Amino acid sequence: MAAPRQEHDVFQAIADPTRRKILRLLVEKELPISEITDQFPMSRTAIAKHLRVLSEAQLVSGKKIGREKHYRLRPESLAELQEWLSYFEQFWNNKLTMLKYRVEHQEDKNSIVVKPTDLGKAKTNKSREGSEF
Amino acid sequence: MAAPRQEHDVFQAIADPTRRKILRLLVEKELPISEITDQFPMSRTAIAKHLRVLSEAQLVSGKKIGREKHYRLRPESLAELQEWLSYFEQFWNNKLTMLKYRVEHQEDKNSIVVKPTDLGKAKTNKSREGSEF
DNA sequence: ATTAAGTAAAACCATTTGGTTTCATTTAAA
DNA sequence: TTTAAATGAAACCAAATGGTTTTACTTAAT
Repeated sequence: MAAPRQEHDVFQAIADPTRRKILRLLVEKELPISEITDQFPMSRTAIAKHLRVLSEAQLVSGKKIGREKHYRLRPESLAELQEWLSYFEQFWNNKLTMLKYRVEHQEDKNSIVVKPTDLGKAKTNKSREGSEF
Repeated sequence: MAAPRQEHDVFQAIADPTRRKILRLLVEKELPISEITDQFPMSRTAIAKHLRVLSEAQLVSGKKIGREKHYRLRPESLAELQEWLSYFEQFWNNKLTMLKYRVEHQEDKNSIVVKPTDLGKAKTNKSREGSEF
């Protein structure tokens, strides 16, 4: 890994399977490095470096809590990926197909039921509230 | 680059900016290696290797036409990426926010206007026609 | 006040990656 | 039928990547 001297982008950051798994772990809750390390067959130092790459890509952020450093998921940066992908969807499936996919997969707890009225509202609401999209 | 002996996944394939640009080029139309190379400041051989990586990730396919080899975009493999991303969206923006984003960005020629009726239909239609999602 | 836990940082290493140059092969064109 | 265009493939190279071990620094706990 060494010192990632140049700025890491999101694409680079998610290219590594270990880092993707780390992101998955952090979805659940904040975790200190040691606990993250427990989930992998490599050294704590290696994980720390992966966390650094993720951090530089703004996919996670860490704060010190006592003598531990807790890392937290920062999924907002995935917007870049989403945006990149959406470009290809234009020429691939049409948006409606994507919408269908989304809606069909809304069986999880955090999902929101999308009603026609909501969509209509969204369609005219140009302001994207919240950070960056 | 060397010989990519182990199977390349999509995440790896799109990690490189040159490869992402190649994909963008191929959105427009099929292109022979030489024409692709014209768009970059590197050798034809380098581009050929990038195409090999993309090919192994099933993001492009090539067919010989005369003495040229034409490459074509295979966006279906991006589904894997989309699926991975959608997992995080559950905990990030809710689906509605994503829908809003989509709909707000439908000012291109190929887009489909999503009407509330369409969404309603999609929501109950479980069959995902066409290749793979 | 010591000791142990948790991390940070540096030095090191093998493999992969992204590029090059060179040479061979296939196919279109003069 | 030569010749030139387009590609394929191999050998090579520097830098990046993913890992390790070692040493040092903070902070909690005894």
